[in-house]
Amino acid sequence: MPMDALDRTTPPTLTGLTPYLLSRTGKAARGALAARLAEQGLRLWHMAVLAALADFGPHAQRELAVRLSIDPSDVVKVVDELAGPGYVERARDPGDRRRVVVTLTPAGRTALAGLSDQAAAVRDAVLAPLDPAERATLHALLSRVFAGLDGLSTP
Amino acid sequence: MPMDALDRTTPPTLTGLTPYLLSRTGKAARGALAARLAEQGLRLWHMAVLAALADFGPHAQRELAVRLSIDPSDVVKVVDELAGPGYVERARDPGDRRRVVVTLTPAGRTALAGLSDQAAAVRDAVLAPLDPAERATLHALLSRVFAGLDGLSTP
DNA sequence: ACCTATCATTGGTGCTCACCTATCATGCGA
DNA sequence: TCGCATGATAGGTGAGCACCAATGATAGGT
Repeated sequence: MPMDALDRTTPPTLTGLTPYLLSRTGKAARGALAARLAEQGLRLWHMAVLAALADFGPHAQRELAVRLSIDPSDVVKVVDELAGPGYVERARDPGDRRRVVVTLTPAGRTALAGLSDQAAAVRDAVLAPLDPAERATLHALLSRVFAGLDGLSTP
Repeated sequence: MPMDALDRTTPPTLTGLTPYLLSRTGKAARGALAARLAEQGLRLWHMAVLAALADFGPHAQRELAVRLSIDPSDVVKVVDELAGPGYVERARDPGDRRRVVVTLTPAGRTALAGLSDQAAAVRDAVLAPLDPAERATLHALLSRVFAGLDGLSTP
């Protein structure tokens, strides 16, 4: 019975590259979070829409599309799925009847709180090797990197 | 002519979550790197295989599969595409003729160096907001997070 | 010598994403 | 009032990815 102890070490040439580490840790974080949301029948975009509504109030669907950099036709589908469980409500804008204004319901707000808890749990799992101060440092650095992402190919 | 100045601010509820930042920055880094590699007809797995061969010497294809956590059948395809331009060579293992040993060629080593340069350029672009000391800190923190990723769902 | 496990290989499948087009209703300026 | 732009919606497409099944060759134990 050969113990099959093959070397699983990741090549240092890769781990020495910050983009590689970002990619891998990002993928792990995304996957873990998506798995949790999937348990409640939701995906990442659903959480993003709920968060946008919670933070900035009601949006026309086009506004959601712009804010989240998502295709307008995909906003329709996401809002459809959020309206199903009653997390959001659609209403025609009386001032411009082409627009559909999406509003967060109390149930939606509760759901978002639950999702945030899930995200916190994922954070604790992924950042387990770091102490609180280090986690704060990492978050601050990532925030600045994230803020600079806009002007990557479009300066 | 309406200036169409819609709010593009990302919801703070999201940016306050480290997993979200990790996911976004990771995706950006991955995308930028993939775009560069694509210019040379390669994808991320090609670079990973070249790096594994450079760091640990010749591998049987099964060893590559285990090390990189990739399906054996996908290793075949990646090695096919690397053998095309002559970046790697295949040879039957004389000691076990089922095995195919993959070896890095000088051309492959040169190619890997070029890819590493591309990765460095991506790093500089993505981490532009950070000074050298901060980049080092980020890299060190990510390294530790990455090292802890194995035991996420399998403790 | 036989039976089973391992390895490489081929070919295919399902999923998720991001994106694109066409259609219809509405608003607004010429 | 006509013509064009905008918003929402329905539906489709293609790339990338991870994964799976079947096949043929070879090893190795009993």
